[in-house]
Amino acid sequence: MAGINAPRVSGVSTDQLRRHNLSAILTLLHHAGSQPRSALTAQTGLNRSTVAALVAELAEYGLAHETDPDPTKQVGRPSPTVNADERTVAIAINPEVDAVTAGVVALGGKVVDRVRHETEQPPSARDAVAISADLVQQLTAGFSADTRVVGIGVAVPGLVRVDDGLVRFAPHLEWTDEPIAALLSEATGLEVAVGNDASLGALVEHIYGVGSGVDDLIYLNGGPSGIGGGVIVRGSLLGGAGGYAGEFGHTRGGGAGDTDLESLVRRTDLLAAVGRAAAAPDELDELVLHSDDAAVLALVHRQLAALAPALGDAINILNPQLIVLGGFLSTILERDPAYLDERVAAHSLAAAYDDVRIARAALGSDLLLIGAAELTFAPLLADPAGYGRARP
Amino acid sequence: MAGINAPRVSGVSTDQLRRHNLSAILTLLHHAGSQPRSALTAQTGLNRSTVAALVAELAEYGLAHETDPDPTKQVGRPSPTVNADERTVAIAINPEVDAVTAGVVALGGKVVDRVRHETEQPPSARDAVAISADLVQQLTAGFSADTRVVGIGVAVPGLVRVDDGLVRFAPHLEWTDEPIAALLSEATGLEVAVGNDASLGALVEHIYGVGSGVDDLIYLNGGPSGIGGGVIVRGSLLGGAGGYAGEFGHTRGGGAGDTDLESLVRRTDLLAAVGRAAAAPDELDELVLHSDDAAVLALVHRQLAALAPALGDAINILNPQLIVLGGFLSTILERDPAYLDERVAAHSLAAAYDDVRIARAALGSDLLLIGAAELTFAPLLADPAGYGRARP
DNA sequence: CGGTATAAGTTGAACACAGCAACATATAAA
DNA sequence: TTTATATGTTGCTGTGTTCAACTTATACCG
Repeated sequence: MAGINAPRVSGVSTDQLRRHNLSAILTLLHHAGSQPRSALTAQTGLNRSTVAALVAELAEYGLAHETDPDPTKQVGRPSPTVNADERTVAIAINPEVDAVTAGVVALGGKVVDRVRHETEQPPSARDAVAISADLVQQLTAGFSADTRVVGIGVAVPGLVRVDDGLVRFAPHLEWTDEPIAALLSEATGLEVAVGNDASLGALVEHIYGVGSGVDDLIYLNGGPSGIGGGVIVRGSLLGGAGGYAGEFGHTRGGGAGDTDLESLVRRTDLLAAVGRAAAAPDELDELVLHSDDAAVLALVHRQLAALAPALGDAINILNPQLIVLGGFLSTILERDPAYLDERVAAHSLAAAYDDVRIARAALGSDLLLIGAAELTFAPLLADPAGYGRARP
Repeated sequence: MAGINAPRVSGVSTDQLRRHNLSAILTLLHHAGSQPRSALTAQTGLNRSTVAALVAELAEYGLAHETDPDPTKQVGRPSPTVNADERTVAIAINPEVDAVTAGVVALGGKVVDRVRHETEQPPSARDAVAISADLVQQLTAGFSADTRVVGIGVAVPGLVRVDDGLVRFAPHLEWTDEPIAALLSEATGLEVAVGNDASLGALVEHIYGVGSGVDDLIYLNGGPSGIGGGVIVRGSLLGGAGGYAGEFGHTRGGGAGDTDLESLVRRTDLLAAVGRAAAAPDELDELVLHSDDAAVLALVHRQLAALAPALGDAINILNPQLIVLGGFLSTILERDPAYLDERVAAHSLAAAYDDVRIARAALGSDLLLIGAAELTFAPLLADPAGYGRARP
């Protein structure tokens, strides 16, 4: 029943049309990568001459540039390759319990630099802002004069009011109602956008990962501090009224009573089962996948059994095409995919279950930086001309 | 995080622009009703002259017409009232366990006629199609020559694959994989679109009911045959991969084990508590709301307690602005709203809970006919010129 | 090696649509 | 009756896309 809408009240005039088309092209370059101009023509359905003009305008704004055609074995005149201009960058920041990570992400989605500042204990909001401002200094110090910084994007493990970048509640950082966007913006003088880490993960898996081309998906990430999630609906991130949507970790898991999912399915339990106090994500993955210990497998099954009803409910409500599991959830999935499938099937309607595939997340450690950057690129992608004209 | 999108691949040219604006105006007329042309100008943000031209074009297609200005106490030249043309109609059909209802819904959303054909037992798909075709005959027989029938919309209590109008599973009608759209289209020669009844209810409550103006909401309806639901995201109906989204009745309720919501919260139990075998919706409402029986209140509380965790999970996942309860769910809500509120608060994250309001459904028996019609009007609203030029 | 087919770039004219400004008109208020 | 106000009406302007004709660069084939 897609496409049945409420009043789209807004009228559209010719300049918005141009804006839309510029946006379509730049978004294509940013998300689908460099490609021949003819490919842009094909994908947008626009006329050759129109696309040429649009690309020229983007080039004028310093957002795109053309390079020599890729050697191809095709007949016909070669089409120049169009690239997103990597001199336009976003700064991405990800505060976590044990460190603050920052990076530089170029238009096109490539992480070109990253720094990590480890902390003894979870940083307070004030500390995180100070550390971040410092990292931003470090990262921007080496920029050449023609680098354009669009802004700062922050991925926070907690509930974020997206409108104004207020962190409502981040349990593991012990933050409550911290106006991160305002503080960081004041400290750096840059535009700051803040989002939930798992929601941004969902977005990035949709754009660049296993969810590429899939318009309805659910993403669940299992991290050291719990389970977060995000939902992609009709190709864009589901925010909800305040931007808090996707909190699967706090829905009920498949245990007795009302216990929430993230207290039934925990990374620490998995670590304990393989006899470790701590481990890097890849390390844990390795340990669990190659363990012959029956106790480990039993735990994996208990965790999958707790996860399945939550996924079943989500499938019945959202009817997604794909469920992406990241972090240690990806590990337990990989350990016994059939088991999870079977359990999920038992907890969901056949028609909806038939549509869905459950897959491991494809992207690794750069995921959150790219996601945070995406937050900052969003307004640029929506209106390239506005940015182009503002800062020449 | 709304507005962060995947590639919008499509380019837009001037004719699509015209289409969009025609669509915006007609949708406004259909959903917000007759209004002065100046109001259309204000709402669309378009120029006076543009709106005049657009309305003239719609009038040419026989989709809108202008009437004398409403007497108003305002200074300035009065603006003519613009109306959706009621000679453009959709046929709406709703097969249920005990009857097949059909109606005529005019552009503008008014139900202008309805017929009900009662059945001894739940109609088979074949019977339902035959009955429907017959009702369509009856309804269209009296049409004047200038009435234009856009098509037939069917609201089915079951899982519907929206693309091709296949009913995957309708337990109470005992239908499995019935190609309703194809059958009915063949029998009547009209375009047929099929949707899930509760999803269409959600849509209609969003457009015309308590959800008017609210872009993120959840609708749950309690009927004799179970609990159905629908989700509105960013102002349009959430379909999901196959169009099955919104099956809240089959998520887990707040009981022991994995019992689903609709087997914990049942209309029959409520009927039994008030000592009745059957009752019309309004009658049951009356009986429950005015009962002093402690057993009735206790049952209402048990049902609300089972409903609350399901709503809490939905709130955490979807972060809606509004939850609309219809049917007997509306009754038990009304009996003790504070009780439900408190229970839901306990089962959802504070930040998300703060955004949400729980309300009774506003629309009555015409809801499903209007919803089914909406399904059929959708393509017309999306491209008025296409219809206008096709059938002059 | 030259000719042909093919696909895409380039250019200038045509076309469609929304905006704009000036003027006309219908109402309320003074 | 006059004035202020809001809106309709009309013809013109500007902008963006398309179209058609022409040009160019590549592969393929004899």
